[in-house]
Amino acid sequence: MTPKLVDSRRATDTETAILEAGRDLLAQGGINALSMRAVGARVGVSATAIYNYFENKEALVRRVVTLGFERFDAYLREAVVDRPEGSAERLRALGEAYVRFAFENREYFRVLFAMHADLPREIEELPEGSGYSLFRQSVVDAMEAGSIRQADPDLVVLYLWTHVHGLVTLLLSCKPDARCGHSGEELNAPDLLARFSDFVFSGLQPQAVARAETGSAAAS
Amino acid sequence: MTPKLVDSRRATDTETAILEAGRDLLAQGGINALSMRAVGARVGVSATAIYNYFENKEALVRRVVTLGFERFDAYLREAVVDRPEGSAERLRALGEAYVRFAFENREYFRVLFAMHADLPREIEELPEGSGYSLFRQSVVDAMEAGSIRQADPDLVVLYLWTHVHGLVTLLLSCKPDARCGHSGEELNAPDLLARFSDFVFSGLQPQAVARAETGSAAAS
DNA sequence: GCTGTTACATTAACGCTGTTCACTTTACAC
DNA sequence: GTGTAAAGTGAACAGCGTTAATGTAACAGC
Repeated sequence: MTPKLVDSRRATDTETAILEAGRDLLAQGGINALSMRAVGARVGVSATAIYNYFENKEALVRRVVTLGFERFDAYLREAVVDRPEGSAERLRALGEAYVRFAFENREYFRVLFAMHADLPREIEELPEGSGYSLFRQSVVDAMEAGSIRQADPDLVVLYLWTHVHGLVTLLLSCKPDARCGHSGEELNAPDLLARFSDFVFSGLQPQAVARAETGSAAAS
Repeated sequence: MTPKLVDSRRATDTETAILEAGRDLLAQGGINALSMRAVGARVGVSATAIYNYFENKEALVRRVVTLGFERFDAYLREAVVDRPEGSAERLRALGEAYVRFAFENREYFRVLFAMHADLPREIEELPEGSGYSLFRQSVVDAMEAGSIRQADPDLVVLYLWTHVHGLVTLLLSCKPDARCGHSGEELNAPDLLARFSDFVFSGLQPQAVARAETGSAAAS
């Protein structure tokens, strides 16, 4: 009755083992460490056996990356649990979670958001899963609550995403320890993100600050 | 008298040819297209001969990347020629030049600012050459001219850099044609950069806009 | 002129990579 | 039992970065 189940079960197990081996190799040694032979060796199978489950290395990596995005989403979800809905704090927490994921899963992150050089095309679109939608909903809530100004939500999401993504990629390509020399002092990613928050929410316009502090606005 | 000159001249020429071949291969096919054998074939020399000039592939790529940053600097320098010193417009033009360089030299850019996966460490620090200093000076000028608010210049440079870098890397990893689906319409990098400029300079704070428009500031 | 040294190049080879091919083994259905 | 399909194997190919051994030419010093 279940022999076919057993069979496919066994195959599924092998596939799962391949994915897990791929994930681990990727996480610890980057894309070059994930070789078909290395994956096969971990699973206890020949490299060619992998081709029974994945068309090629690219397809395998694509699947592994999908798993990575799920882990990424978990970071984002966890970030908002204690932050009030509609608050700018919640947006900040999402940014911090993004940074934390990137630096706690460095090699993984490199591949997830790698410029597509060695990666398939599909997965590099903005992840449409719960991570992105959570981000988007937080922006919509913040607008409704008046925490941030009214604008096209998608545009703002992309704006914030761009910002934190740029910080992370810049720092990751900067130094392995994620620090950047900055006028004598060393700044790490969370510090920088916090400092940038002021710019992000208040902007660079001189009047904005002057008005906020002195109230000397010229009503036009 | 000059035989040694001729000799070293010949060597220099070979080295130059290697660098140019590396640059071209990198520009058109990315890091994987730049193989020692391919470079050697282009130069008309065996792959191993390259090792007389460069310690290994990494060293070669590092030198090629240095050339790339010079090209990059040229983009930035050209961007400011017509823009008045101290203007926010100048900062915007630098951002646009950054984006233009990235998309006109796509593969090159990928490697220049690649997350260091396959790259040597040194070169990935923020480029200290004329490009960065030009950027920094433009920020300082803009502060003195009152175009943007007063703050730590290095922090603002990094902030702006982060922003435009994030946009480019996100879009480059998004789709090969640098477009991103966005609530129905398709946006390209220059468009997005222009739209984000408002956020960058005015911020997301609702009061900033409200005050600027209504002048209903509460002096505290 | 001869010798030693150095720079520059070569070919062969090693171990690694992704992938294909031909083949075997296993498990199931009829 | 036979047939079929899935699952796994090892050999092999072409490419990769790199090393080793070797050859060649041009120079310096005696």
